[in-house]
Amino acid sequence: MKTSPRRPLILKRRRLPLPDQNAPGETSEEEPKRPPAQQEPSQVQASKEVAESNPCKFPAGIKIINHPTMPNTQVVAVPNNANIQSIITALTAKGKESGSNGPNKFILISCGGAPTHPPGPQPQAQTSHEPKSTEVITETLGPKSASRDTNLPKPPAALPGRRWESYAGGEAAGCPLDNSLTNIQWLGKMTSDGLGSCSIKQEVEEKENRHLEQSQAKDPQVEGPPGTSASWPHSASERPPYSYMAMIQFAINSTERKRMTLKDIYTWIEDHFPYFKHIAKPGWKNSIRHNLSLHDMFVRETSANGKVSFWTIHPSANRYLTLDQVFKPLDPGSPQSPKHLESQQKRPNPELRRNMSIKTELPLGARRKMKPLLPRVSSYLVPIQFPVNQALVLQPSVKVPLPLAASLMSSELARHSKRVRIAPKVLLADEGIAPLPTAGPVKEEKLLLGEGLSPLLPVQGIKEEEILPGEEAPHLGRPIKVESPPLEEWPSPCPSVKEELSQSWEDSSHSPTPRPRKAHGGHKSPARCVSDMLVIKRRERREMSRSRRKQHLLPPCLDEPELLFAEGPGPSRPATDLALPAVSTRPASQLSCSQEEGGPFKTPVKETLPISSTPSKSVLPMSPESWRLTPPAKVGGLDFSPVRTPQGALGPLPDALELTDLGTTPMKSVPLFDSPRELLNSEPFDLTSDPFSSCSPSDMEVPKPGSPEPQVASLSANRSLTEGLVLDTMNDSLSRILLDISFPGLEEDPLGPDGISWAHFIPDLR
DNA sequence: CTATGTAAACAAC
DNA sequence: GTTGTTTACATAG
Repeated sequence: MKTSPRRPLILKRRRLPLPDQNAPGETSEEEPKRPPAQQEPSQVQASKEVAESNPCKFPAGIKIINHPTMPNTQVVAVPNNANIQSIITALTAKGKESGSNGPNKFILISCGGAPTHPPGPQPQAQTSHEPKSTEVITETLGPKSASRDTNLPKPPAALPGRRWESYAGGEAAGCPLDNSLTNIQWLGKMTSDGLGSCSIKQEVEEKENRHLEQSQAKDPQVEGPPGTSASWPHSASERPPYSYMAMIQFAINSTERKRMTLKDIYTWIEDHFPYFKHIAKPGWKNSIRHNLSLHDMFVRETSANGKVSFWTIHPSANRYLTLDQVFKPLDPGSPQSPKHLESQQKRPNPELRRNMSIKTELPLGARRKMKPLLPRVSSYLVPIQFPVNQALVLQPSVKVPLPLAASLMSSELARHSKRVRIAPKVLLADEGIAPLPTAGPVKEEKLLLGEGLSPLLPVQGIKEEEILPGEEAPHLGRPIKVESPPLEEWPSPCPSVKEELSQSWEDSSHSPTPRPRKAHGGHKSPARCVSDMLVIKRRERREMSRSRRKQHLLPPCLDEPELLFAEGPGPSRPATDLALPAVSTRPASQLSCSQEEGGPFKTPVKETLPISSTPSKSVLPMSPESWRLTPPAKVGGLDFSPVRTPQGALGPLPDALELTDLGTTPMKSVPLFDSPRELLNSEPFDLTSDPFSSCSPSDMEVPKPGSPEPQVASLSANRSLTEGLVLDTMNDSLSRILLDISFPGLEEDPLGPDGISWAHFIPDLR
């Protein structure tokens, strides 16, 4: 290391003076309103006619509507309590009859079957799954609310979204849910992550959680002081079971503004984990710095005067974890607890482990457990827009739909089936835009100071909108380094996306793609950049795979762009294209940003995801694990797997973007099952089961029992993501998909998206 | 191979 | 000296 001959020269780094960054903030503000406008009247062509074609065959309550843009495709609204199997059978028959000319693809969406629905709110909730669900609920609600300090995402805005929360908490209580698809229930049993808000980069989260989980396992007993962050109670001699990355997050999130100077981070850690203060070698600080620089989720902001640097967590990646949130009281009943306990901590000394295990014995009350991770969404996204006014017209969201999603199924399923899954890659639409959705009133100092973007804003915005779909894949280049990067970089055409692509292209062979570094790049002169790049590239070729270097791609867009695209406009391109345009057109309102960089902001983002069979081979941002997290949908009960609704700005969709052309026929790209029957059989068919009742058993594997379920946060203003099924009678395949449903113009609805019921749009359904 | 941790070389302040 | 960035290497899984 040190003197290794191989070591390349370190490029000079220079901090650019911040241009005034106003832009970001501005963009965010603008966007909010756009949604409504998007829709075009023209699309409003109602296509109900078709729908009615054979009502008789189908169970009562089913409505079929032609998909506005997808040929031969119809949207089938199925009551929750309907027998999906029979419906599928009927649809299949119908499709076959129609042949290629007629409707042969059906998008099944669940609409609450209010009428038919059994009286109790969620009667079935109590099924066998109960324990599980209960647990989830507990987790969700519990610690979090209490502990959360300033972190709370935004309450007000969240309200709508919060519904689910309450729901989660008391599903039994039976919230008055309406059965609308937008209703949380329908979405699935999503639970909020502890934070209720945040969730975002699932990858990151997952990683973290896993990590934490492990940690926790080791130290179940860790007690957090009530309220805010807990200090590491155990002997100072014991190293906390948290990774540096986690500790940094705890530290940063412990502040109101969610930002902290390096020194404060050190201090916080020392205060909460005496080990570092007394025992750890001084090198731990180096490690902290290393982590800050290494992980994209950590964003450095510089004060206007440039004298002070604050470290923040990229909003889309921030789960607002705080030390106390990490653990929750163990659930005695939960099966998993034992496992957790067993799990080992990564590095602790063996001795420590022993201690830990011993400690495990502590009274249950004292034990704490990690919060479950949010499940990932595994489906691909199909944009559908419902015009507010009328009848239901399904229309793909034209403008820039969320990035799309890719699909996928739970990893297990995937395993069984050999099919290739599309990796969920998210493009974020606009990463360029900073996530800052509406920052609303900006009161941050920074603004005052004149820094345009404050990362903070984004954060807040996120809080409000926070909900990302299950997984976001932050791939895009990192957007925000507030600090120096000239604005140009982001918004500029092809920001991070390019980078990624480029990486993927270039590095395709390398599994671990080094991700573009934080964007600092502005400072280098072009020439220099180029040369640097060259150097880098060479190195990369050789070693890139290992390198954790963030830096490379930064070079001003100039260079990169061409390279990137040059290589291959082909298949992968599409995704990009889609995304980009969107970005450019729409500032951020919706997709936010986020995703900046890749992945989850962790350096490690790996782009080696499963390759999709789809044409686009873009790299998948998500890690395999993430896939696993996604709970499988329950087909039978129409309980499609829960999908998180993206929240407005943040909403980078989780998975992917791979399907760029959803508009046409996305479904094919990701058939999950060879036959509908297969799908149906794959999971327990429990018609009655309550959607919320938690994940289908089959899921279990992935997420641990306690695994989190996705939650729907509040929907973005007028759009929601939900999951549905696509029945393609041509291939006889049935796949889960993510539906991107937009309701243009709904804003006015007091209820807000969440409150909106499908019935609102589709009276018939009722 | 990945994720982490650790150490260190450098650069910019 | 501090803060940041990036390499290199070690290790556990």
